[in-house]
Amino acid sequence: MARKYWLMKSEPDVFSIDDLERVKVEPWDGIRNYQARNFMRDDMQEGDLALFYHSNATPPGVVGVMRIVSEVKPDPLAFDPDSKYFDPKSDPDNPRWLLRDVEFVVKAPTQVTLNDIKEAEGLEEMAVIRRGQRLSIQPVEKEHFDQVCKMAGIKKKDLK
DNA sequence: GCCAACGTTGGC
DNA sequence: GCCAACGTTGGC
Repeated sequence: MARKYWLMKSEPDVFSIDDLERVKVEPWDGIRNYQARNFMRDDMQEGDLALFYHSNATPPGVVGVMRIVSEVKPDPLAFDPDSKYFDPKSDPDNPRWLLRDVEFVVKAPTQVTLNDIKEAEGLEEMAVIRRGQRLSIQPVEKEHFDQVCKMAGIKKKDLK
């Protein structure tokens, strides 16, 4: 049973909902923002559900749901000099950057665009539409999660 | 490609 | 610890 709800952004050119559907489970790497990392480390739990959000897309919006399926663990890209996410200051004995594995749950029959969220009654407080909000991992209220799923045509049984 | 809004870095 | 310069995010 999921206890918390999240919204996690990815650029579809880099990693899309279709990519996740294909690989089923993916390490959510490349998080290089302390606030997002802290959410992953401190507040996320295995079994939590997350809205998969396409950023830098046309149009941007929620395209599916995934599940957190691992403990928090070091992000190996931080130690790979060839990666754009390499961080020479990250100590292997005390890794600065972390990730969790996510698992595909369901693709939204209907995408809920950023504009849909802005116009929806009841979603005014969602962080993703707050001005200047750039966090790639953000908590979502259960009520908001449920409403977005409903708008996306995702049924409760799809979230099993 | 532009640019507003943030976050980070580093000199002092 | 301040803050200017720089880098990044992400909508448009």
